[in-house]
Amino acid sequence: MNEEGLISSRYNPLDVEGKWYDFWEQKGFFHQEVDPNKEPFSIVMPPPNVTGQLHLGHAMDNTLQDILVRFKRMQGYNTIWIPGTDHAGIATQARVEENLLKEGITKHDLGREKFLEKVWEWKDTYHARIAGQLRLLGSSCDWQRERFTMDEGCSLAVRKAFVALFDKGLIYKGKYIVNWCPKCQTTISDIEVEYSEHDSHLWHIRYRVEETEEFIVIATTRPETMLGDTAVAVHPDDERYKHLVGKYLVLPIVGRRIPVIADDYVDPSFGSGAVKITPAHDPNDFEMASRHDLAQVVVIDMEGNMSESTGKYAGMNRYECRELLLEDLKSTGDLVAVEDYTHSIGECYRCGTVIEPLVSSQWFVKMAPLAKPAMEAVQSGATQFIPERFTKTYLSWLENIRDWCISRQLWWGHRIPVWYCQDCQEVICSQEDPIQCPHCSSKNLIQDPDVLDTWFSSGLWPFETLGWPEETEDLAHFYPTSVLVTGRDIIFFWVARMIFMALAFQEEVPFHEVFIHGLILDAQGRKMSKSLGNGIDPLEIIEEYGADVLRFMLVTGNTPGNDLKFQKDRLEGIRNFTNKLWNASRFSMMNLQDYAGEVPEELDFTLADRWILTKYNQLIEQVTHDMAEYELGEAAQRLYEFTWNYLCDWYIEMVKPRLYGKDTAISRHTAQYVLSKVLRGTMMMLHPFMPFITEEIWQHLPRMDQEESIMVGSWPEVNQAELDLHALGNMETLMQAIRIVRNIRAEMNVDMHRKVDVILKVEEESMYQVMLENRGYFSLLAYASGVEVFLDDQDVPEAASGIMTGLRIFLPLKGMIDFEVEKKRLLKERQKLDVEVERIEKKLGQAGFLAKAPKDVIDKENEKLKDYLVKRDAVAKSLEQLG
RNA sequence: GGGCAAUUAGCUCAGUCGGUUAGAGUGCUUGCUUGACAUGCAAGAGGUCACCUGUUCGAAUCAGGUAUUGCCCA
Repeated sequence: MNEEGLISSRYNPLDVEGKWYDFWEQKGFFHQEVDPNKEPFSIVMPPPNVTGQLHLGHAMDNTLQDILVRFKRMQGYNTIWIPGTDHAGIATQARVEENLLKEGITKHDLGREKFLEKVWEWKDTYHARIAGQLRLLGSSCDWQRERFTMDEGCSLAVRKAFVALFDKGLIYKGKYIVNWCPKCQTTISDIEVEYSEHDSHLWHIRYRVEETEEFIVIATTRPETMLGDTAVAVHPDDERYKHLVGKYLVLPIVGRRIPVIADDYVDPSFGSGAVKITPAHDPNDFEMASRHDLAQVVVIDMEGNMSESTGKYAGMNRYECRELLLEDLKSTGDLVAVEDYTHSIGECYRCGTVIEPLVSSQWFVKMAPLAKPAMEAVQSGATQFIPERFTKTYLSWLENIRDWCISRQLWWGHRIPVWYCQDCQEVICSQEDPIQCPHCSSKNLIQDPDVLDTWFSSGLWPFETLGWPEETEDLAHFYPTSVLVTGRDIIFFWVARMIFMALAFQEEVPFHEVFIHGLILDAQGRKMSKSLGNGIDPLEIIEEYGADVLRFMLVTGNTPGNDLKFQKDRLEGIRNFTNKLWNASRFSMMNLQDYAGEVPEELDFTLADRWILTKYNQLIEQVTHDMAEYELGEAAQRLYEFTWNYLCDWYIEMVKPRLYGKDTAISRHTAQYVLSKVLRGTMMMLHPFMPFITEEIWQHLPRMDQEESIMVGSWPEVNQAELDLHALGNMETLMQAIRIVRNIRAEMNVDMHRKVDVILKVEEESMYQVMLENRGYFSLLAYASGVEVFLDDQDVPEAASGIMTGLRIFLPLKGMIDFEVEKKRLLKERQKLDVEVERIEKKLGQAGFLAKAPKDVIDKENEKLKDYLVKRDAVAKSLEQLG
């Protein structure tokens, strides 16, 4: 106790957390070089977006990773955890644009180059903030290996990957219908479109059959697109329309002739059974049009406004046009019905704007050849999902995957490495910037203005961070990475893409395991989001409770793959736990001042010593097992229980007289040895969960090794010699006996100031010895004045009594309690035993049970029955005594 | 429409191989300033494991179905 830190009876995390992080970082404990003699353990951090700061979801993701990394590092693995950030093209650009707009500046005012400078500034600011947050959280990542998805190495990797896929014919440019966000002014991929239900209408519009007075009625949710209709389709077997297939219709308002076509795709039961076909503005219609060789008529432009070709509607936005057009159709009598209708509408995941499907020339990755090996890798178990059920999510997505649109009309991102020769129209895809056209030698080359989907570079993350495309030592040693830890919402966006990208460029999968966790929900179970304003800043929590508490909260009550509700009151409980740890250590320090951590020459283990050592070794085994199984919440729970309910509530209490010198010197030394050993080992196991407080405590405990820090110490291992199941059983009996005394006192309202005698009546010699040797604990822990132990079953008159297997406990309380109350208490006890006896007798009376249940189960039931019967008799006897 | 999950104490959640007296935290009740800790100690109350039907000697646990809620995909 030579440091002021342990004086306060309240633990203050803010006093210690920053200090230890700096210490670890300065000592270089986060960094490891390749060590060929050690088994590698590597994790790449899912790079947070430099869009903004970290939220609780990041805190959870990184806490789980840090727990695994600290655990493996202590187990002696060659451990690296590579941190990094993601440039997050569309999101970051949007934020910077928003920000500039506050000053009335658009990106076009600045121009591409100047605008990008602004984005880099933004990136620097937020990167610093994120890195700071990760440090506050305690993340033991290797900052020397930190990467950014747009740094030099990653840019090289992206070019290499793009060119390689291009050369293999897996990247192509084509004019297809894509998802266009009129607000973000870029394409987005299929998975970036979010669908949600909206109340709208189904408008029924009639199209006249050419040169007749017959009409076909079509139903649509998007009447404005009729301006771009180039056909109406019906099902080939639909009797209502068979005679019209091949005939022409006249498009109302527009007057254009369009054919009636037959296609299996049409659902005859929907609406009227006839659908309008707008190839330029609907993905399904686009497909159908290509089957039927229909023209595409573009009527909506990239701003979401009606295009020039739409006459009086030109320049209106989509919705204004809809209103006016419906008015017009009403006046011509062509709008024949309006029906309420709920349908799902695709919106931009970024800004929520309704996506406009439109035809555009874009770059695509051909998915089928890439998806196949990616599926096989998971089917064969080369990469495993934890929990396993996410395998299905992953596979079904890849099974139905369409080609991936990777070009984005943004400025912030990896520029597509393709140049167009302005003289001969040659397309040049090259890793190096070309100087002249390889075809015509022209120097008049223009690079494609677009950038790549952010996920294209993120897909390379597990190997580009290890040095690819260079053949580095890191790559050879640490790849494939051990495990990827990420949220379930990102399996498609990222996990799947990393797997197929890896298989395209490496011999092996990017990671052996994918540990999927859920999302953090607010107290009402809603997703945390900016729009709801229900997000919680992890920094606020850290300031109030400390990072250890936040981390522990995020991992307890958390089972793999399941969402976690954020309940603030749970933080209090965990804060109390850290305080408990703190005070247990404080107590220990006060009594270990003359102990330096050595193994005493002479040891004299008590029952309590043997018991806690057994419990401790069992804990090592269980926690180590849980960690390997990714049952981190379970591991944390066990550590909590052990520390509080066994170490503090029982062992420390029992060991006090010995530490206070009320026993022999050897006994005292033994107690010091056991206490410091167990406490130190428990801190080590808690360290991955609560790195700061465990380091603080560990640094104060007697030294048992030469390590400078708990984080580079060795994970405890089971010592078989310390396992004593006999002591375990005896101690449990003793504890139970003490509980019974406490219980009787409490129920009888005998408070601690009124000392009472305890008389133990024991059945067997061995138990007699145990109770005799440990009777002092009844005084210490149950306020007994005198304790007597007898090897007989004689009743003690005028006493309250308790019963357990092989032992009856009497408290002579004459004059102190009302025996009618005691009678009631015993009657209740007997009733309970009656129920148990009946239950087991019924079970044992069933022929089938005796015939088919395993012997040990039957034996167990018989044991129980015997035990209950003995107890019941004893209670009856006590009742008899009381009259 | 298809898929996945959840449903266990007032609340938040564990329960991994079918045999537990079904657990924890928190809240609640009662009593305690005990030479580490009132952010504490001790004791207690609190459950038809959503529902139905099976399988089984035995089901919170396995199978089928229903209901409710949430998520994902189309």
